Amino acid sequence: MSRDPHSGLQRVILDTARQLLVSEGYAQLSMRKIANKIGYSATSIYLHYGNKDELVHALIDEGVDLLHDELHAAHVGSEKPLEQLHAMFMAYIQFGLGRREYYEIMYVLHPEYITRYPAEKYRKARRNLEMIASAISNGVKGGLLEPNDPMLCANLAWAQLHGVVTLLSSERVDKRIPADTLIHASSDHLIRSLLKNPTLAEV
Amino acid sequence: MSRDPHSGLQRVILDTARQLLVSEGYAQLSMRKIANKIGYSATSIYLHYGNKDELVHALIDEGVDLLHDELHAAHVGSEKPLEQLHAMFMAYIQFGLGRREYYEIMYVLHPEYITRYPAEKYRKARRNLEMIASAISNGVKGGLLEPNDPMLCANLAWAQLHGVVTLLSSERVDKRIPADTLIHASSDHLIRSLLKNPTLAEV
DNA sequence: TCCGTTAACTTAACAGTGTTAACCAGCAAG
DNA sequence: CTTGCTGGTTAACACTGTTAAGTTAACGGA
Repeated sequence: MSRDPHSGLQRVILDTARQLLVSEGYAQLSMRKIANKIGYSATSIYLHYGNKDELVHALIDEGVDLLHDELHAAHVGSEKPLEQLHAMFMAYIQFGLGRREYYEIMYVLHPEYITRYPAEKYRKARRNLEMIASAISNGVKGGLLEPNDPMLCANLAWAQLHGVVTLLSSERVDKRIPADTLIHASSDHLIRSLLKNPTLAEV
Repeated sequence: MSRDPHSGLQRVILDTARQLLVSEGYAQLSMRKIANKIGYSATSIYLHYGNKDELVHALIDEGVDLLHDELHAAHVGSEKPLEQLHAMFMAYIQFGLGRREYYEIMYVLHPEYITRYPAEKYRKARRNLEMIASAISNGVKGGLLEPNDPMLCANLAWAQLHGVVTLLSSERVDKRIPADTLIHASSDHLIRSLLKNPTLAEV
């Protein structure tokens, strides 16, 4: 029942769970399948994780770290605030579409299907938003942007990015609109809406 | 197996299914529960709906119509393009947050959990986007807006609205940001980004 | 009137699911 | 030597969607 997967089975369970999650998706992720794959009985998983949700939470931890790394790389990859923002937006969408299964358990799955992700861990997830907010603040200091509330803007941007990711990922967008078009348009549109004077768009 | 629920059980099944969907959510919607509630055996539902997905698709039909009505009301509620857009954005978000269960099966549920919504029915759902696109076109003709591709912009707006709805609905937004603030900011931000000259914001 | 067909519905069952209770082997400590 | 803990097991419960087979009643034609 301990949280960090250090010893023996705990690691093996988590690894095969992730493997199954990536290869077959969350809908196919079952305790018995994990157990079969590692040659144990299903119930022995409960000796290491209280229930399925706890296991999935551990996978969410991994996903949050992964996304954080990508965003951080994009953040430090450029000094210019606008490029920084663009890089981070792209990193987010790329993560959302590239690691769909992670993204699903992190941000799509209804709280009804899965126990609330523990509140204290949200701080880690919130760091990602704070990185975006700080990039916006940088732009404001540099005189390029002018939003009064960077954190609110970061949440707005998040909503836009999340919408793009989920609609594309679930193939609900009309095929006549290419994914790339929508993605780049949303990034441009986000940055333009933050700009002080939208006419000198030098993205 | 006929599509339109006209006679007898078909109507009753659909009605109690909707009732259960609204009162307990999709996760709790099961064939046996529906059957129990109407005093039939679970298998008799299969005489009227091929499987659970077909039943849910019928519920989606209702949801699409409902949303369409709301959007249409907002569309004809005002002549001024900007007010029109604002009203439609608000109507969408209000629907998404007010009729959560409908919204979930319509736009959130992963295609992995539910069979693809029949392609021919998508046209109906697409009309909603076309209404937004037409409102944008109206604004362009009126000289207020200047997007080159209204349909792309409509999809961008959709993504933003969808993001706001799903993040708020799943309670993933930091409580320190009030829902209303985020909602109004996203509508404003959407409209501003479409404006020809963002300084004369007369929303 | 009797036979055959069909429609509407049922029960039993299958193959899954998460989860719990009870049990059992091995091993270290008192 | 016994006690108790660790790590695992099997059996079972209460669910899920779905299918196969069986029942019952009504109706049409000879």
